[in-house]
Formats: sequence, structure tokens, C-alpha cells
Amino acid sequence: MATIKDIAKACHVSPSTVSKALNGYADVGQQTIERIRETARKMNYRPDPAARMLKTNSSHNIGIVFEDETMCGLTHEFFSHVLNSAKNTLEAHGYDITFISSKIGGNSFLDHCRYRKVDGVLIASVDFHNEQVVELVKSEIPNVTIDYVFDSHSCVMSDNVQGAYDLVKYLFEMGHRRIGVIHGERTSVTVKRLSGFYKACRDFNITIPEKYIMESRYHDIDRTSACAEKLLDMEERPTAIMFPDDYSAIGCRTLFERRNLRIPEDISITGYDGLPLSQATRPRLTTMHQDAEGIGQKAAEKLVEIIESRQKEIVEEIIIKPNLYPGETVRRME
Amino acid sequence: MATIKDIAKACHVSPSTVSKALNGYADVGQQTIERIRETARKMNYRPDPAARMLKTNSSHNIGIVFEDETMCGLTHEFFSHVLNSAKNTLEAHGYDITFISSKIGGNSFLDHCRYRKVDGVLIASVDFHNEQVVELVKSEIPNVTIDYVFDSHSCVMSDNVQGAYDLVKYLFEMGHRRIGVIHGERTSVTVKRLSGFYKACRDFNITIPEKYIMESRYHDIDRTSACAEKLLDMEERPTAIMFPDDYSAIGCRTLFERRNLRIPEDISITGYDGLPLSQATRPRLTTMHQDAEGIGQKAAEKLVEIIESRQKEIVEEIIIKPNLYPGETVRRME
DNA sequence: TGAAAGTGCGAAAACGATTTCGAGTCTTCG
DNA sequence: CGAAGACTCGAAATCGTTTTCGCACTTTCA
Repeated sequence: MATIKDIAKACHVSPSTVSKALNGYADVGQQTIERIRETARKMNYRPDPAARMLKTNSSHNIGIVFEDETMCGLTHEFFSHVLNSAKNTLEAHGYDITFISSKIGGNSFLDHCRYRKVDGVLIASVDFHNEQVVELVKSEIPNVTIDYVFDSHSCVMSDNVQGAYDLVKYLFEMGHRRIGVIHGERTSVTVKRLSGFYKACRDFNITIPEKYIMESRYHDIDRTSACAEKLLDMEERPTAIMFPDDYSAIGCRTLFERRNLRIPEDISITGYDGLPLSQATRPRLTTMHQDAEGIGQKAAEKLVEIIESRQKEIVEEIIIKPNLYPGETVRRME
Repeated sequence: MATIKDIAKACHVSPSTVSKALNGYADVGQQTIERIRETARKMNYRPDPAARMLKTNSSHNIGIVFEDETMCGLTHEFFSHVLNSAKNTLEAHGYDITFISSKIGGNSFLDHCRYRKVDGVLIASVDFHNEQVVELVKSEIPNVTIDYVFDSHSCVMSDNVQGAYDLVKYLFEMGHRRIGVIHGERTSVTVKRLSGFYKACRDFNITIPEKYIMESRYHDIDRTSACAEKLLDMEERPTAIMFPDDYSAIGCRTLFERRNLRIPEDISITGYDGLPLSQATRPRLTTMHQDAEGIGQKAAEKLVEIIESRQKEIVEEIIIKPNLYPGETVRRME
């Protein structure tokens, strides 16, 4: 690889001048700049990231914190889409990504970030009350969170209040009044969806018995299935069940089948996420589509903006609206 | 962060000695070594990766090349499992991972690898005839390929010959004689599966008309669906159709439904991969399960072994056997 | 006993960039 | 005409390691 010295020699200037020409310093002559830039291009020069990192403490590398309770990591149906889109966006800006784990470079996320000198970090799908995460968010490292708001920090959110609201509204319009809800663990996302749910119930004058609301975990078919079973066992069972996510909704169909319940004739169900898969399986799932690609891209762009403007102050809360996929798993009640 | 100099001062030795003590050089006294190691531990010292990288040209970083024809990247249902498992294994060995793209650090995979000074690279799910890939495999960078063998290079393979063979065998035993095949693009994996398929046909004395074998692409529901449609339109249609992968098999169920064909009563189908999802949807898909986690882990371990033993010569072809998930999408013919 | 071999350590030169500071030349203006 | 300022540029220090080489001292053995 060509180094800065090679270019210096070729242009009959000093390495300092080359560096300055390449980094846009003001004290270099106009023709010199052009000459240097030209030969750098010709020699296919790229600054050595190690050297630059050593000197400037920045790596052109973005950390990704991405752990969920079920530890499914990269295989997470929804977040893999967010991640993939963020990755593509970051690459387009010349950033590589590094997965942040608390087991490398120290004992915490922050240690790992400092160790690898990431320029910024994207935080998604974790327990935002985790003290390691809080420490990272409050650190000197620029960060953008996904689906959680910290005070005076930028984040990208899916509008979960509206999403849950619209889903209930749809069920209401289809004639459902007895609606069961199985929700995920009590994350901020869950809280928002529940608030949307309750708001809709008030607006449409639906009264939901306490026992219709059950807590499970996202992405956990076994546990969610157990909740669904309890709902089905009630003497006055719900006519529709809202699942925490598409994956568990699809996974729970085993249960209905075992009980000879047809969907949607005997029981209506809804998911959440709008995975491609939810529309590929039969009957098509009624679900709330979240724009995973949009979320990933916006988050990445925001982070790059913060990093390159060198001011952590541009705080913005970007909200992405979900939209309903009507599907075929909700029956119209007469 | 504590540097090597801080430790040198604390131990009243020179930085050189500290470095040597930490890196296991022989010319340091036994007590000196212990003293240095102890204070390094106490001061929570970690070598600066940038400095180390600059000097040694190695980054404790593993590159991942992972692009498929449909460009679904991280969202690929099967490979995300392979990847996730590889990632976990590599992290346990202290390696970070970096996705290799041809758009960063130059114009090719190799450029990017050199730019980031990755210690090794894991190559999966790409077009192995791509000249960029070939260049990378033949380069000085240690690498392990997944599902493709290069001469005198290590790789981890799923036994695709056997897998396809066993799938046909199962269909045969269930009484099927007219078996349609929709296979993926002509990668080495496809070639192996086809050879397993033909071998089984010979062994069981099944004659398959030419037109029953159709080429589609992996993971491409639209295209595969079109192939399936042609098979269904034949005057003597197959009684069973083998799909290239679970995802497209599940996706194509829209087609059967549209034609009022019940699975498996009217038509039998099989997938390939054995994704969790294939067993969560109804009816459970009959498919060949590949141990994605095992593949990822083995590949990672092999790569680490090659890197740390510093000899590229330990060539090994690790073969992972798939196993049949009988499922419920194949009908027993009378 | 003297040379050879073995031990333990440090000085210093890298690796490839960035950045400060000063120096030299040229213009400008009182 | 001389001083001040603008404009270009380079020397050198620095980031935190690794690694070579040489030096001093001790042990071994003919």
C-alpha cells in the first residue's frame, strides 16, 4: 500500500504537506493541493486506519449494541432487517460496523467501544434499564437509540402508541369487542403499545376484563403459547387475540390447530411487525407493519450526522409511522 | 487508559521489558514477568489495538464475506443463524467481526480486508466464481469457506449430496414416483444436491422426466412460484415437489391455495434448511435440517486455529451431516 | 583461569499518520 | 524603503506498541 511518504516523494513535498492537502488545511497552495490529490488518487492511496486511529482516536467504525432477552441476536426476524439497513447506510458513508459485546476489551459495552475507538454507536433492542447501556448512552461517545428515548439524546422510534391504537381500531371495526392481549416483557415499547391499546378502548368504549391482558415475552413461542392457552380456557373467551409479534403469532398456530380452532372462523389473531414472512404464510397475518428498513436507515443517517457535525447537540426524535396490513386472520363479526 | 509506559514506571522497568513480559518472550526474568503481569492486571491494562495494529499489521478482527444473489444480507433466514453462531464463537476467542464489502477501503473484498487488516476471513453464501472472491481466497489472508471447497483450503460443508439423497429416499418410501424439483441457481451447493438427487433416482429406479427439473433461485419466492406453477400445469403433474429452501417452500403456499390444492392431500412438498420457522408453521414442513449453528461454530473455530497456529497448511474439510425433519407436508401414497 | 555460552534487561528504531510551530518568501502599505 | 502581514511549506514531536540489537553480568567448562 502506498503511504503518505510515497506521495510526498512523488510530489516533491513533505509528508506534512500531503497530510494537510488531503485533510483540507488552509495553508497549502492551490496547485499543490490539486497535484497532491491527483497523485494520491492515481496511487490509490488510502490512509492507514491504524495510524490514523492511533493519532486521532477515531476509527471510522460504528458500534452496534444489539442484544435481546431471548438472545437470538442476528437471527431476530425483525431487528435483522433494521440492522441490515443500518449496515448498508453506514457502509455507504464509509463506516464499518462492529458488534459491541461486553465480553471484549473489558467488562462493559463502554469498555468495548473505547477499546475499538468506535466513532459512534447504535443501540437497539436491549434492556434500556441495564446500567451498562445507561453508562454508554451518557458517555462521550455519540449514540442513537432505537425505540427508546433518553433525555436530550437522539433516537428513532416506531410509533407504537398509534400502532396499537390502529390495530384495536381495526378489530373494533370488524366487530370485535372481546379482545385479548398478550404483550411482551415490560419494555418502553410495550408500555407504549399498551397505552395505545387502552386509549383505543376508551375511545371506542370497549371494556376489557383485567384477565384478558397477559404478559409474555417477545419472540418466545412457548411462553406466549401458554398465555394463549389460558385465554382459550376462559369461560367467556376473547374473540380476538393480539400477539406481541408476528413470529409468536405464527408460532402459536400449532396451539389452535391442536384444539381444532380455525383461523379466523373460530378465533381471530393479530401480530405486530409485518415481516415479509407474515404475508407469505397462509392465511396472511393481520398485523401492524413497521418499516424496519426505514428505521435502520434513519438511525444510521442521524448518527453519521451527529458524528460528522461534531456536535452532540442536534437532538432529534424521529418517529416512523407503522401501517396496517389487513391480512386474513381477523374475522368480520356479524 | 493505562499504557505500557505506566506499567513500566510502576514496575521500574523499561517499556520494552513490559511488552516482552506480556507477550511471553523468553528473555525476561521469572519474577519480573510475574510482577509485570500482576500490575498490568491491577491497572486494567489492555494493549491499544490501534498501536498494535500499526506495528504488527494484525487487528484481532475477523472479516465476514456474506453476500447472496438476492442481496438479503443479514436478513437471510438460514445464514443469519450460521453467522450468529460464528460471531459468538469468535467473540469468545476475543475477535471482533467486520463485514467485508467491496465498497469500503478500495474496490474489492481483498482491498477491504487489507485496509482493515483482518486476521482472517470467513466466506459464506456468495458466488464462489466471482473473481473478487477467488482473489481473496488465494491471498495471504487466512480464510475458511462455507459450503464450497477450494483446492488446499479449509472449509465447512453441509453434506448436500447426502441431504438431497435422503430427501428423495423419504419421498420414495412414502410412495412417490413422480417427483418435481425446483432448484436454486447453479452454485456448487446446487450441483451437489442435484447429484444426490440423481444418485437416489438411480438407486431407487425412479425415472424423472427432464421437464420435472426446473431452475429457479434460492430464497426467491416469485421466481420459484412461477416454476411451481409450470409444474402444476403439466398434464401429468408431479405428486411431490422439492423446493430449493424452506423459505420459498413456505412462500409458495399462496400458489397452492389459489388453486385450491391442499397440502399434502393434493400435492406434497419438501423444503431444505429446517429453519425453526418451518416447524412453527402449519402443516409442519417436511425438510432437511442443516445444523446452521454447528456450521458457524466449526468454521469459526477452524479459522481461529489456522490464525493462531500461524500455518495456513492445516487444511481440513469439515462435513456436517443434515438430518430429516419428517413434518407433515408429504402424503403417504397408497 | 580464561573463553564461551547463557541470562536479563534497555535503547532506539520502526509502524503511518496528524498537528504544532516556526521559518522563509512575497505582497502590501504607511 | 522598511515593517507588517499573508501565504506556503517543512521539521519534529507524538500516538502506543513491537522487536532488534547490544550491553553487562553470571555461569559453565576445557
